[in-house]
Amino acid sequence: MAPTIKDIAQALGITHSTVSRALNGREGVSPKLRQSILETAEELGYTPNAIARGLVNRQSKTIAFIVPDFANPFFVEIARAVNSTASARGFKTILCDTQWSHQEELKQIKMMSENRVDGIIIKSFGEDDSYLVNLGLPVVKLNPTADPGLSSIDIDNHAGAFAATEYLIQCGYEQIAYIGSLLDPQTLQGRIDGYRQALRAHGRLYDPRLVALGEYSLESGSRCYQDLLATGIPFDAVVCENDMIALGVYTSALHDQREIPAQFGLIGFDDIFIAGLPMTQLTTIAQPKFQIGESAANLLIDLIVDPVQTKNQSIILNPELVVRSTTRKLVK
Amino acid sequence: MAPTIKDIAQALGITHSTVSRALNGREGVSPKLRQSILETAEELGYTPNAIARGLVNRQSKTIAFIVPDFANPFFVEIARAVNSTASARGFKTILCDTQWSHQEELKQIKMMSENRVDGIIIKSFGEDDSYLVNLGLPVVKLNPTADPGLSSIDIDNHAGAFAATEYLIQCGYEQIAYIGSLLDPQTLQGRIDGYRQALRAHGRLYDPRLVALGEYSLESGSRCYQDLLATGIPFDAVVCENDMIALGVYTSALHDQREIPAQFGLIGFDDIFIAGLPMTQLTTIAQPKFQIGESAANLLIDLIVDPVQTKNQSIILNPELVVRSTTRKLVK
DNA sequence: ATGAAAGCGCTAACAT
DNA sequence: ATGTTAGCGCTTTCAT
Repeated sequence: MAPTIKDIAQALGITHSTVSRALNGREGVSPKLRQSILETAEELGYTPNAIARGLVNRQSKTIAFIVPDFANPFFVEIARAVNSTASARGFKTILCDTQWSHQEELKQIKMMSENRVDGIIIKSFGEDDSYLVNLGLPVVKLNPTADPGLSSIDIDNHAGAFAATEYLIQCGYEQIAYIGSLLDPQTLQGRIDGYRQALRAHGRLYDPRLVALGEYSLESGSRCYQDLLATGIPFDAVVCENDMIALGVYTSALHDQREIPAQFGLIGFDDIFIAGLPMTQLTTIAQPKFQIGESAANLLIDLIVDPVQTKNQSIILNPELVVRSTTRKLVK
Repeated sequence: MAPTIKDIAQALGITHSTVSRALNGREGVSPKLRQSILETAEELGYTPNAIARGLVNRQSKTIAFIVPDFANPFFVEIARAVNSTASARGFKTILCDTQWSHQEELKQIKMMSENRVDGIIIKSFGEDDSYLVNLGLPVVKLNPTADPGLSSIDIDNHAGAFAATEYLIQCGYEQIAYIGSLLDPQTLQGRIDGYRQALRAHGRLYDPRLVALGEYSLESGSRCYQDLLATGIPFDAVVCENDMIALGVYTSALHDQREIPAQFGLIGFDDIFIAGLPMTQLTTIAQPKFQIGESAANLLIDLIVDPVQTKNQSIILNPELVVRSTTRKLVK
């Protein structure tokens, strides 16, 4: 049985409240006593019980970071930023992976709620965020939200996709397809709008048959690419909704011996570290991942520690085009 | 203020102990009362407080998975297996990243201990595991351990490195270097032993100057490769202690325009998903990642739920050579 | 079948 | 400066 403050108190013939004071560095304990309390705590191998502490303090000093998929390095990189930012402010972070399942998301949220985390950062996809608001704790959503009871941090998806599409056009590609995902309708909408408007802005036609949607994975990227080929409509470039999809397309294109970037142009989204490897050299729209994680954690913790002063807010960050060799420069 | 069982009791004019019984599905509550208790709980939006529950039950139904670096997909893949296995058995998993810092590891362990997790799965590197044993809770170490108070799961590092080296020899490479890491001495030792013995078994000389050690990262892989080049001793192949290192070496070799696999052979360790991408095609020694995570979680949870029956044990799994195009087949 | 009471380990008034 | 007491939300005897 792990020793408690009562054990320490007993060993010294004093009360546990004095021990508590000493251990928490509160005043009202003689230096001498404090010293010996600390010593016996050490001797006994005392470890404070955060559970009990949390029960009385009504806070767990813990936040949850819930994402759909840690297999995507994108979320891992954000998680690191969240983790270190939270840690620096004395908060623990619990990482949860919902595997793109809404069911699982609800389960995880319930669990976190039961464990009385002090707040939640979540990549969630629904339009209706009421179930998040009803949690009664601060939530930062890494997607746009219309709900004033929530904060959100996201990038300008429209601008990102616009830049991607425009760049492909400037490179000289003729028919540009879009491969994305149905899993995150909000993100899809922003990006496909950007894609469409860039086409229009450059006098291109938008052909809905050149849009294929699946999941956010290599496999799905490959599959969508095959599907597009199967339509028979020619295309020589593709904007992908994230880098995992782009890597899948890349894989299939290599397999088909379509030369990249000469015959085929490719651009991804996120700038996961794999995109930057020399074997990959994937052009992509980089998200400020560290900044996203850091801002999310800081905002959430502000919301937790000072709920009165801190207001919910929606932050929009800017993505950035990173050119690598999967696209070719315009030869005019 | 979140409603408690007392609120439910009050609303119904009964005691909270009856509410507790009803909510936990214990017998001794009339079906009718139970029904209305469940209903009011629903109405009030009651969420059980896992903190309070944990305090009286003395278990948190939570395990911690502590690894050095989630930037390495290897650990992410194991984490997923741990997570799903634990989840299926009703346990939550807390993921912790120590960033290869022993300091940070101690901090995380302390935190987990204070939060009264029921057990820990950890990738730890020390020879002396007494500080893990002294935690007084079940620990599964993903490294060998001499301590009978701990369980461990690892692969046969010697065999893996032997197979890697032997394969390079069979491919016809002449001078085989080793690039590894000082961060995990136990793993290093097993693997470098396997490397040496394979060399010896094939009548090759072991040259310590062909061994470079750094960290487990792309950057370090590149650096070590440069260091080896700087020695002036020729080498035409390298066994890498993990895939991240191998990718770093790969990067540098490409940059130097050394042709892979014709002029230069490369083999990694772990088989992270990047190794299998067609742009990469890294030959590697695959670890049974899912099995590692699953076994670790199952063993740990057995240890937790049935400490009497379950004994600590050391499990050694077998790695497997996966041949891809970064090595060339022997032309005899 | 239900209630009363104790206690998990801790903090925080309120005494003294 | 130190002790006493109550209580956080819950489970669990032990009564009734």
